Amino acid sequence: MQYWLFKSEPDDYSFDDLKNDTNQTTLWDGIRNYQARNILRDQVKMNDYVLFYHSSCKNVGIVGIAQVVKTAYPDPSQFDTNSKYYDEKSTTDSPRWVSVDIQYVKPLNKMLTLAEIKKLEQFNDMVLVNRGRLSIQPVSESEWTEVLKLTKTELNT
DNA sequence: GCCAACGTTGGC
DNA sequence: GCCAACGTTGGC
Repeated sequence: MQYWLFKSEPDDYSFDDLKNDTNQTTLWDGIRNYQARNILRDQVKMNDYVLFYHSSCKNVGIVGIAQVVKTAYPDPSQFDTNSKYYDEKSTTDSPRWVSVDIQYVKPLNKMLTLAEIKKLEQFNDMVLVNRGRLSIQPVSESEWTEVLKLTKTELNT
């Protein structure tokens, strides 16, 4: 099993928006960073778990869990001239950007804020702490387990 | 709104 | 291929 952290600005698309979306599922579009794109395209697999992170807001941190329900396919917004993610250099023959689909699983029993994560030693190696700006990032198994433990969240698998 | 840390662009 | 200039992310 693999684990990821996806960032979203809640004003734009929040974890609650995912909960209320059709089939509690959304396509994750608008990724326009090559490193994040490569992770989405090459590494993110079916049924991988995703920590849903709220960025650029009053309360930044991890709020919930989602799961990958469709692996990488061309991000439709790159061909949409009305989208802010439109990319004129991308073609249908060789699309530059990809999306995946994720589905709502459940919220954490309590939010785990970035401030708390930074304080805890077990997250010292987390990409979120060391690297910061990367909207799709890997989460290790031990980090994943710690997040669930600290927030008293259980997954009935 | 500030600004640090990146990432991207484009001239040479 | 280097690197300066510029743009973006994202915490605070």
